[in-house]
Order: sequence, then structure tokens, then C-alpha cells
Amino acid sequence: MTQGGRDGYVPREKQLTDSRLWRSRQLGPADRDALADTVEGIRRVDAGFDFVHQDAPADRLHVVLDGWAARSKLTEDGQRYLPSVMVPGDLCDLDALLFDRLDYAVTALTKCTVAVLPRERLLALIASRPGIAAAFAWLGLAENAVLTEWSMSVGRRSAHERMAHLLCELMVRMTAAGRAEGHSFDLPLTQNHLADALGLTAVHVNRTLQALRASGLITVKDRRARIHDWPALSRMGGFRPDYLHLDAVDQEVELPLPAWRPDRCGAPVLAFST
Amino acid sequence: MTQGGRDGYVPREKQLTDSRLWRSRQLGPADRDALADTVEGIRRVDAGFDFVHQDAPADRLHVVLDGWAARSKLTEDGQRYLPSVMVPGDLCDLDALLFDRLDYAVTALTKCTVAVLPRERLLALIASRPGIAAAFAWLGLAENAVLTEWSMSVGRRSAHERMAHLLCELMVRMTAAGRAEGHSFDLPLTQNHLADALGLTAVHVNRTLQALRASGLITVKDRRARIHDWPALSRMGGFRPDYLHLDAVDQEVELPLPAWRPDRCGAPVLAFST
DNA sequence: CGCCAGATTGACACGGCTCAAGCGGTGTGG
DNA sequence: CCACACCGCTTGAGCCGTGTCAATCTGGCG
Repeated sequence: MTQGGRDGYVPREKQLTDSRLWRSRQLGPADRDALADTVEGIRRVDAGFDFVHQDAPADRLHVVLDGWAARSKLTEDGQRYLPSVMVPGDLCDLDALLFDRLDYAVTALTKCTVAVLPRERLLALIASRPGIAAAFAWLGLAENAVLTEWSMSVGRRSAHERMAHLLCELMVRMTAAGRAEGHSFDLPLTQNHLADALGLTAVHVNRTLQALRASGLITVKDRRARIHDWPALSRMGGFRPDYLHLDAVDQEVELPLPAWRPDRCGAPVLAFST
Repeated sequence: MTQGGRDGYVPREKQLTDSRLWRSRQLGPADRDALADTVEGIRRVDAGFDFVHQDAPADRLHVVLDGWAARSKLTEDGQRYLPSVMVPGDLCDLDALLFDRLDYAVTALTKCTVAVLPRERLLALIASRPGIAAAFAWLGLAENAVLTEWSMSVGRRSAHERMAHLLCELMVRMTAAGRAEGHSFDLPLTQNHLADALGLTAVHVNRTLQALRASGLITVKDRRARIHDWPALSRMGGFRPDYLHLDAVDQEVELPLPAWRPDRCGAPVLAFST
């Protein structure tokens, strides 16, 4: 998955406008201008190819402008695992800001358009503009929260719950990215991708999706996910959107989710005492 | 687990000296002085009690000076999960720097001594001292990497592999913290804790440990872990220390691990190509 | 002495994995 | 235009790693 594949390096444009970074509350207009100027170029990558390589020297960050990508790691015995999935607008490899090599690759799950930002210029911006520093810090910490929730899913939830949780998360993130229509969104992941993200088998993903459809919660068909019963789905997945920390996002888009507010999100808050 | 428990608030001292934060390469002497002055107080917490509460307003950070702690979350149906374990010297709740409430609690696994750092003072330091800002940024990204590896463990490795991996990680971190003697270290976690950290059952943890002992890899007895065959253990767990990013730590202590360098760490490096 | 938390063991159930076959769409080369 | 290959999806049968439940054992401590 690493070489081959059209990987055109289009001359510089500025199209960060739809990215999560761009929408950060912490940024002022001047910050946004500065960021836009940082874009070194735009790459187009075919589905299935890595545009960031594991263990290779890293000196630039990547923002998915269009398409889906994922971080990807291999276990010693060759199983693939996707510790995080990037939807359009997401920053792929924040760690490249400080680390010289990454311990994951970033794979294009679909044909992708990717903005490339040179590390040095970003570091300079961070040093000189508190707003930009704050935005990156926020993104980093939010990412930690998402990873934590992800790992709890994998560690403690059943296949059905995990799938429900992931679909809820993607629904909310796609909505926040302005890429959802009502209760449905484009889901270009194959069942293999889902399996690698959830720590399951493709076969089992298939059966799980069928079960969720059979209970009338969702349908996934023709690369499109539709959520028919959000309250039930979020309850099943134990999903509460807090950990996504979307409150740092300028939200022109109204979130059309019926159970958006925590107190309506299903799971009763457990008393946490002896 | 939340109230009760001795929770003494000792008057201010300065004992960050052994913390990972303190050892960060990015800090100069003046930075360290400034950090030491930030300590608001020292708390002593009994084993089993939370010293950081989930969903409560957060306005201070905590460093475990002595003892072990862990972040802890509950699923809707009441299962406990420990997304990360803190050994002496570790920072517990970096997110409190920016987020007003945390989506996890921090539980003392043993009797703990904890330094408390007020968020506002830290933010001021970060704004005025690039070294301190860099140290925190590094810690945040390193945490990111650890969470990622943790979640891959839980998602893709068998119980034996997971256990092996965790023991390797703890061995290295304890060594880096100057708290290991040769190939053994204090491991005050109960089998229940291990289960909650690994996404397993206490019963299964027990059998797994026995199996590892039977193959001569380790012994865990009287709260002490001894690693008898590091190469085999790290190979079994697919452990490579890179993701811990300990290179940012001033390492007076020589790491006594035989297989410290990546190329001797067991797992053959997979050719990462098509 | 009695209590309790943690560790241990056994018997059994079950969720998710493995292996294997078949199906439908789609791109490609003859 | 067909043949073929390939990929993703689907389905079935059987197995195995972990979970569940429950009992017992151990050591520390009031």
C-alpha cells in the first residue's frame, strides 16, 4: 500500500477553509490568514496509498481537505489496526510538529485531497501567534480524549456496542464538518476498514451491521450510512459526544441530532462511589 | 471510591525533582525554578480513592510524586476501564490545562503523594517560557503515542501478548523513572487493576500471568514483577520502546535493558511495502 | 478470632474468529 | 464484447479464547 498510486503534487492553493483547524474558536482573522499562507501545496492521493510513511523522517503536517484517511499500524504478525479515522477537514499527523518520525502511517481510504503544511513554518507561527498555539494545543488534547474513548470502546465494549459507538461518533463528526445530511452521511469505509478500526474481523463486522439493520437502528448501503433510531443507537454504544470537544469549533451548522444534549443521550449517569 | 479516604492537603513543598516533567530536555534551569514555584501544595491520598473527579470543574494539574495512579472510566453498564496508568513522576491530567472538565477520574492505586499545580499559573508560564511550553507539548504528544499503542494492544493483541506488552512498557517506564532494580520493579497493581487496564477479566489475568510464569518469562509475586527473559517477553508483546518517546528525558540513569536498542528488540522490522 | 480483599481453580457458556465457498459489480485485456 | 480477475460482501459450520459463575484458599489486619 505504500508506493505506486497517483500522487500528484499540485501547486500551492489555499483551501484550508473547511478544515477543523480553520474553524477553531481560538483563531482570529489574522491567524487564519497566516495559516492559509503556510500551505505548501496540495496533494492528490489515490485510495489505498499511504501519503505519510511510518518511521520515515517527518517534516510536514497534512490536512485532509477531501476524502477519508486513517492512521494505520501493523502488529508484528501483520494484522492491521487503524487507531484513528480522519474525515474531511481533519488534521492527520499532529505529532510531526515535534517528533522526527511517526509510529504510524497515514493511508488514504478514498481518493484524497491533502493540504501539506511545513513543520518549520507552523512552529514559527505557533511561537509568534498565541491563537494558533492554542488551537493546536486544543486539537492535540482533543485527540487524546478521542483516542482514550476509542480504546475504551475496544477494551470494554461488545462488537455491537463498538459499532454503534463508532457510527455515532462519525455521524457527529461528519455533521460538525458540514458533511452530513440529516441523519445520514457518506461512509466510504469498507467492512475491512471498519474491522481494522474496531479490532474485529471483517466477517464479524458484516454480521454486526446486519444485526443493527435488523433491529431497525441503521442501514449502511452504497457507501452511505443512515441512522434511523439515534436515541437507541447512542444508548447501545454508550455514546456521549462530550469527549469530542466540538465546543471549540465555530458551529455555523446546526447539529440536527435529536439527542445532542447529554441528558438526552441515553445512558444514565452512573453514580461513581463506593 | 470517590469520597472518604484520608486526603491530606500538606502545605507547600517543592518536590517535582523526580517527575518526568522536571526531566524534560526542553527545560532550562530557570524553567525548572519557575515550575518548582508553581507547586501549590502536596496531597496525600489513600489507595483506592479518586483525587481527580470525572466531570467536576478542573482547574489544577496533578503530578504523582510517589505511588501509582490511573485514569479510570466507567462504561454505561458499570465496567471499569483504565486507559492509562501513572507511575511515580507522571503527570496525571494534562487536559486540565485547557478543558474545564475531564472525561475521566484519576484514582490512586496505592497510597499516593501528589503535587498540585494550578492551571492558571501554568498557562502563564507556558505563555512566557518557550521551554516550558515545549515540554508540555512534548508530553501531550507522547501521551498521544502511548494511548495509540495501548489501543492497538487492546484491539489486536491476545491476552498473553497484551500482558507481555504492558509489562515491557512498565519495565521501561519504571527504569526511566529510576525506580527499577535490574530487571525487576515494584508492581503494586492488583490483578483486578491489570484486568481493567488490559480490557480483560481478573480471572483471565490470573491464568495469563501463570502461563507467562510457566514459560519462564516473568514472575509476579509480593507486588514485585521480575522479568527473566526480556528478549522473549518483548518479542511476545511486539514491544518496541520507540513510542514512549523517552528520548526527551534527561537520562542520568543508564537503562539496563539488554534489548534496549530497536534492532535488538525482538520483533523483526516488517518490510512496509505493497 | 473473624473478616475481607485478593489470588486461585474448575466447569461451563458464548462471542467472535477461522476457514471456506459463493455472489455480484467493475475494471481490464484480448 | 466477452472472459477473466479482483475486490468487497455474504453466508455457513465449527472451533477456541475469554468471560461467567462459584467455590476455595491465603494473608493481613482489626
